[in-house]
Amino acid sequence: MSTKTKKVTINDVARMAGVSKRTVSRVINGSPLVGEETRKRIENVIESVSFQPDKQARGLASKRSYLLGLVYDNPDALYIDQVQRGALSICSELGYELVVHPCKWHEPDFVDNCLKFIARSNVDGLLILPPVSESKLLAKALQDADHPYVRIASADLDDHDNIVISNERAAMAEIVEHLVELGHNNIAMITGPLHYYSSQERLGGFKTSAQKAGLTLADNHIVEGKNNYESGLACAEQLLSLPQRPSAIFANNDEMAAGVLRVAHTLGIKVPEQLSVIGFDDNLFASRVIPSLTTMRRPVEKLAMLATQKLVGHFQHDGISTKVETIVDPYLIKRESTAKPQDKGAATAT
Amino acid sequence: MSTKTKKVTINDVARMAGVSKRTVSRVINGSPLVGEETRKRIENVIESVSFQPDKQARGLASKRSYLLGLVYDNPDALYIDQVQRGALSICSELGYELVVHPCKWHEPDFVDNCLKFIARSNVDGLLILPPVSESKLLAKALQDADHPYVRIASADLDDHDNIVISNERAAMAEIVEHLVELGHNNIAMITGPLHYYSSQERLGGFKTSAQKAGLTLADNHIVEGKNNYESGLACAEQLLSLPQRPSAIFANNDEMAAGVLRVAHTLGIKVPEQLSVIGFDDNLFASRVIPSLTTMRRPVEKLAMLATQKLVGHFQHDGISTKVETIVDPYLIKRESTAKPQDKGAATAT
DNA sequence: TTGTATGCGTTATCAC
DNA sequence: GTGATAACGCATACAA
Repeated sequence: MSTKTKKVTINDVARMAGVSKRTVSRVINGSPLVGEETRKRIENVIESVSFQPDKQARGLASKRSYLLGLVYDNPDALYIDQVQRGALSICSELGYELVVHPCKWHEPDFVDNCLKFIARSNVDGLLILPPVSESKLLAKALQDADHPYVRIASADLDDHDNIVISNERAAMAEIVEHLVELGHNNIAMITGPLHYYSSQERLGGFKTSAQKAGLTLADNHIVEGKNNYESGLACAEQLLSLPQRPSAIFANNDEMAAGVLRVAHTLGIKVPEQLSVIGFDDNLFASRVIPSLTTMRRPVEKLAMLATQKLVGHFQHDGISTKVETIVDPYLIKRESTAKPQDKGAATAT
Repeated sequence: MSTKTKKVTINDVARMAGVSKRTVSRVINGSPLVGEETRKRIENVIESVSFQPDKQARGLASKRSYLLGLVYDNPDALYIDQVQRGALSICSELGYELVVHPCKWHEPDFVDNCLKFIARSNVDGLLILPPVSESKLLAKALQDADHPYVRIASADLDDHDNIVISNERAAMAEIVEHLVELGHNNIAMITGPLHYYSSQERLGGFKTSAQKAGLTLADNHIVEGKNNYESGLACAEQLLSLPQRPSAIFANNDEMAAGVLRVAHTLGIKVPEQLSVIGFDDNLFASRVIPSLTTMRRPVEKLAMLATQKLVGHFQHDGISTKVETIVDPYLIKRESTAKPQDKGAATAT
């Protein structure tokens, strides 16, 4: 049996409160031009019949949909849930909904695809996750079309109204510090693809921090990976077959760090006794592998919340704190894969 | 510089085609009551100005939002991306968008929370993922309110119009078969929480298949876990300290299987030589752990696609194939963690 | 401080 | 087959 009750509209509320719907509208939208007593009366009615203004109608009349779009393309998107929850915690507070748009940002019609998404969904603005957030083309297209957006990224590559940044240089400093504290002075790095700003940022941070710590970085201790498991394997093989084998390897993400663990296992190199490994992301499996992985975690949910606030601030100028943070720091999760370096002589039996 | 062009409306199209907007509307909605020639003309205009009917206006007039809601609560939601892509591949074909609603289905106001979500977002229907899909309360509430929904689940617990099922009994048969083929006859199982239908389904399937294969299942070889890593550890410790230690363990999900691997490692039990381990889900880390995990994978994307088709079929009776599959089979991914059982005597050195 | 009138872009009713 | 015209629920110039 259906208990669906006919929707109560602004007219009903107006009638019940004995005012015109214009006044009800004012109350809904928080206009100050309403008598205190009138407002109270109307608010009571709204409360008692649990009236909710219709998003469709509202949007049609005001040119706003109260929908936010989430653009992403991380295939191993473990984050996606955290992002969605973070964004929605702000959204629901402000009366917005989140419409998702997974995409393939390497395909030629990618920008067009996003533009079409905006056109057909009428989203008021876009939240853009890495790595898509690094796309200049998309940003440019959105600016040209005056479409509000905020990107979540690892480098400072936009006006601070349009971006929230994870400070990955600071992250690298923390990583180097951790390794140096443990006594490592022979550190290698598997970078991500260097056409990514995020990869450059981390490499830059790594170099700077290493230098500050008085470490010398051999050129062949820095190799470029592809941010996937397979390339982690390849790079690890390369690094671990070096005559002067590093005592610690930082991999640009956990996927590649898992590759390092695998190769070390195959070669009989013990982690962390003979080799320390650090990843980045704190993926689901980081705490599950053996040994569990020391890694950097970004405050993903917070990033999403900040980005959402910032985005809504673009087109709604009430109830929103004007200034929201732009830069947040990742933090190190210390686990089993890092330790003091030991003599890396013959691999001793189990 | 903004290149935002004024939106072209149905009126523009009507004017350009020299007809009334009612006729254009007919064409848009595929009404048969339009002259062949008129239709062609209108379609051409629509094409040439790339007109897209406005969702808001459409919704306001027709009581439909062209939005679908996605309700889920999987904290380790690796699936969520696959689900969203699967659902959207159908959605975009049909002109729908996907609005996400992560929730906490164990909180008391959960059902109410979902109902409110529907009310404020105006979604036309709900896609419900496991484990939320097992909630009787939600299903009942939706039926009572006449809200279309489709759940994705592991057991046949609803009218086939409202559900898409992953056949997990068949999955268990495949698992048992695999182990038997390898020569195991001493198999243990770590179930999920037995108040889940999915857990019961798998346990039932396991027992049935084992019996068919002529295996005897010791009572103490079946322990109930909580589907998380920690309980995987606990259950594994219990099973592996048994005098008659099993030669193979099936864990209800990969998280718990990872726990088994960890305990085996700690106890010096070699996997797969002395112990075979099978998980369920093919989580991101299943292929990354050492040894990589043999596990069952559900065709998640396909499930999502079927569910979406089914859902849209509830309120749109054209352009949709009426009958879509209801049951799909998971399949076994064989990796390193399963092998022939060997003598489990003294642990031999590496 | 409050109300009137009009419009947003579609669908739906009914007449032609 | 086709076309005026009235909803749909809300916001907003403009009045009062």
